[in-house]
Amino acid sequence: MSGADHEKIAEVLRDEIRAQVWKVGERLPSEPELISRFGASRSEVRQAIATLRDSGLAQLRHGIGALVAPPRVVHRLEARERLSRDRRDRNEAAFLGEAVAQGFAATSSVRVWFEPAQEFAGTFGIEEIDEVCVRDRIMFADDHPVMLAVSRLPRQLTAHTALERQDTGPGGVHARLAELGHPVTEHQEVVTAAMPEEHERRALGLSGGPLLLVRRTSWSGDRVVELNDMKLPGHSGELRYRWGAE
Amino acid sequence: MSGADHEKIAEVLRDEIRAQVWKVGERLPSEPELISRFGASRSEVRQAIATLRDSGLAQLRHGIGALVAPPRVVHRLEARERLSRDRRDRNEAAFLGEAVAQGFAATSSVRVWFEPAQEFAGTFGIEEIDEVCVRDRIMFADDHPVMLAVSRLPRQLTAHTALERQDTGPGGVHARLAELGHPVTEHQEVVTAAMPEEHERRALGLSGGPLLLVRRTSWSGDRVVELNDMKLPGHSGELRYRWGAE
DNA sequence: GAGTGGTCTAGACCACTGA
DNA sequence: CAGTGGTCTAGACCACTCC
Repeated sequence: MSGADHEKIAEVLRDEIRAQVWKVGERLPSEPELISRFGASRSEVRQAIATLRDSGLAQLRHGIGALVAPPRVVHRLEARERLSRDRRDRNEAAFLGEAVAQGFAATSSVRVWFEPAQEFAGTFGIEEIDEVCVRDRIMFADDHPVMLAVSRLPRQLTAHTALERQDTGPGGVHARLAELGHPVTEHQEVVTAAMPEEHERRALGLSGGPLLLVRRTSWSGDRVVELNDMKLPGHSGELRYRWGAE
Repeated sequence: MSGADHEKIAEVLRDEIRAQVWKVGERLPSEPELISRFGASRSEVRQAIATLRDSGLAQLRHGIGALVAPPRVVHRLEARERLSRDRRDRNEAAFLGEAVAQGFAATSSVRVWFEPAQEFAGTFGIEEIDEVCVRDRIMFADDHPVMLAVSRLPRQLTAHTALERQDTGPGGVHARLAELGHPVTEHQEVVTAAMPEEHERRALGLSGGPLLLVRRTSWSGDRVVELNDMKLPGHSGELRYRWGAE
């Protein structure tokens, strides 16, 4: 069987949060309060709260308390929408348009560097020592980091172009690729989930819970022109794919 | 800052697992051994191991030990592939074909029941008290449970048809729907990640780590004919979507 | 400073596994 | 049975936040 005490405590608190005993953003009872209420030890109470945190119901703030987490603010990413030429032309790259459409103030910060292709060489059909252009981005919605994205392109394509600048200009990476004669013709996204590592937790300001990992491969004809590894919080992120039945 | 002791311990062990100090399936050192090796308390050692478990590197077996987890056995689910008419006709429903294609012995068990539509009424365009047919499935690959799927269809469509039997026959649910004059014309999948609840952990034989949650909505014309909620382990499952750029 | 959560320790007892 | 992990307790000290 299972049914440890900390799970029962978590269950009670979960029900109370759902019943709105405390409003969003309000503090749950402190650890000492919960200890005396449930007659449990501190570790049990803490584990119960950790469960709530991992399931996205609570946020922990050191020195303040455990707060009722806001409901899933969904940073939807709709596959076709977010990459359509249409949106791209009139607006912005990938994610940003989606966030803006939902009323967030979307910003991003970018670091760009170059490194040997190494394990990505095969994918791009280049040598391991050939360089790739790495674009490491953090996306913010209303100042909250909501996505990490590391994009790699073969430097053969990017050398001396806007693709190696921080700001790739209107329409982003894909618009520039198209201008350079490498329009993206096909995308694939592979989605998995994982627990964040320490640096990811920090970068995304997560207190707990899983990550959604997306690896997008973009082809121009037979050639892979971009590999984009995206990470977003499983609790607030949502990926949406739509297609016609064949 | 962060950098708690248990994280350093986890890091060391993670590196050693990756360096194959122990082979897949072998036991990590026991808790007492790790305690003396790292000079840490039991809780620190246990938390380090829990981290490894959550990141999919170790499996815990009560009374036995912590085993090095097998590498990601990917139960790929390719969106278009797995729902194409082609595969459906010559073979099997959804997931099964995919598992078989990878050399797993795929089986599934099904429970079927009926209940008021309730919160699903709006989606199906029926009344809350109208019944839906619920098909609750567990998919196995080589006897390991790898996916939970709860599918709902308005009973108006399923009454007195094979859709209410455990075995819906060749081609599965979608083939029957097509025969009944409701061919699925469009799919949407919404993907999120979450930590498993107790019953999900048990049903999937998980010791830890996140879940991938997929809600698939299938339309026949303007009408939603099926809602399918799927849950699969984030460590072994992988969703794959591919589409042409527009 | 008082109150909060974050980390850590030492020790207890229970439940499961395998010889 | 001995050895393993699972749960729980009581208490310590630290780090952060707010007044």
